[in-house]
Amino acid sequence: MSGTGCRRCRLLASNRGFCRQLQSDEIERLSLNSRSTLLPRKTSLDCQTIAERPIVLTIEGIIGIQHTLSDGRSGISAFYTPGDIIDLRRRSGSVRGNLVALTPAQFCSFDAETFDNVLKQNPSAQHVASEILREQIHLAADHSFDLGKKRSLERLASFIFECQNRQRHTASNGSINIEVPMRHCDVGEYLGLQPETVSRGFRELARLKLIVLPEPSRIVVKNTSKLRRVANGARSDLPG
Amino acid sequence: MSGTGCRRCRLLASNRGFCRQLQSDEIERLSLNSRSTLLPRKTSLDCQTIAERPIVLTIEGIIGIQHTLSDGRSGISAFYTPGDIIDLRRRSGSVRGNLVALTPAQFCSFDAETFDNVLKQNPSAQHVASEILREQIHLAADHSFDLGKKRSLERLASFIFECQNRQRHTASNGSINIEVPMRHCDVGEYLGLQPETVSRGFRELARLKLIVLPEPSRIVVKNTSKLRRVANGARSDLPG
DNA sequence: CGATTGTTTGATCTCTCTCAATGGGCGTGG
DNA sequence: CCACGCCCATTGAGAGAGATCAAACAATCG
Repeated sequence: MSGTGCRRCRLLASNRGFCRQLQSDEIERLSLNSRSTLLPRKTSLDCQTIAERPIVLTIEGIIGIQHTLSDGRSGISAFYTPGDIIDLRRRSGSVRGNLVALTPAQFCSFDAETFDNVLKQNPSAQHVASEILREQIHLAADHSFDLGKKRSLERLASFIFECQNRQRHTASNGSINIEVPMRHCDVGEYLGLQPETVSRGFRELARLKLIVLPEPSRIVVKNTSKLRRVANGARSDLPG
Repeated sequence: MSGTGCRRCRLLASNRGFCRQLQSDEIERLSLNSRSTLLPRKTSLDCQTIAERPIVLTIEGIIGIQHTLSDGRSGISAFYTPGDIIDLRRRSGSVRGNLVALTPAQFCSFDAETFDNVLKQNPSAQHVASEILREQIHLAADHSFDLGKKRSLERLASFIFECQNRQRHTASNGSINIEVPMRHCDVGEYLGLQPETVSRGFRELARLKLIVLPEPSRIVVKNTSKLRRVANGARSDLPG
């Protein structure tokens, strides 16, 4: 389940994002105190790892932050895609919420000191890290608004666009293929909906001919502008 | 409405947070390209300012990010207290959401380049800024969970604790005085509730003897542990 | 191939929204 | 100073969106 270092991250270095900014000696330094972990789906990262190495770099798969109430209700407040940095350090008190793999996920975890030292000496890495974390703030703000003021159909439409923005997706003759990287029940936890409502919502969007659902984990967007109008609060029963 | 520089920030420098990390020459550099603005309640920051100086440092008052749907529904996805840094730069596309003063608010705004340059040369300022922005991510995650899975009473209880954590508050003989820095209608927009529901909820918490409401903008917490249990999802009608 | 987990559909319930109306606080202007 | 208007808080009654409950079915996995 855990490797000895961060060699794997070099895979990512050739792709995009944070690791690309690192010099080989910096990767070496990070590797010394890092750990590469493969987390099976539905398992969460243990507290000890979080305490010792609170900086997580997603390599593969989807990782979510799951919160739980005392009566068992649980929700996913955010999710992370490959290349994302998750900084679990928290000023006051401990982190509320667990890191959970929504799909089988691979990631590197770093201790805060080593990570900060590397950033301090590598401005471009610092810049990319700041950019990634800043983007998370804006995504979280959008998501909070979605949860606060949108109806189920609107939330689902927004979620489809969020998946589009955050993932690889393919387009062909007017249709856009979007990979939904998690189960419907996880979508529900993320959108503050029950899985039944997620199912009914997607089906309703399909009935309106805005999307097609070849399988639960894939969505083909047939009418982007109309779907966007739904996401932005237009009544779907009105023309346009 | 707008001053010529950021001299006012020196007030803050004597207090806490980001400005305290700055050398006087850095303050000078920032001042040259910054602007101090006093925003009356319910007014929002114009797009031009956001485009030119997307980094905002709250000095006084409460600032919120307000989003609006095409049918007029609006919500506040986050709010900021004095000392907070708001970084409105966004990787893809423009910022969704407006900066709105929830109380009369004073702040400084900086252009991105100057701000980044100062941070690049001042690691401790960089560190404080990162810490502030990181905290925003966690606050946003907590808030998303609140909106997604909590009932109105639970949201209000959580909100009271959020106000407690983010503000000055006074305690006396077992009671905690908490200043609610915004109107009930703003609380509603922030919590995804209607103002009527906010009113009913606070009143219900008062009926349960968890809080006392001397006036709309002040809450006295009488039973912290029980209120915390409500915030964490315990049924308020059960004993304990 | 059995067991567990996830998806779907239908029926009912409930919490919150919506609508409507009243009263209070505050600033404005006479 | 008071009158007026505006915004906000509050209360009540009703409606509706989504939760909940239940059951069948599909998918995944050991």
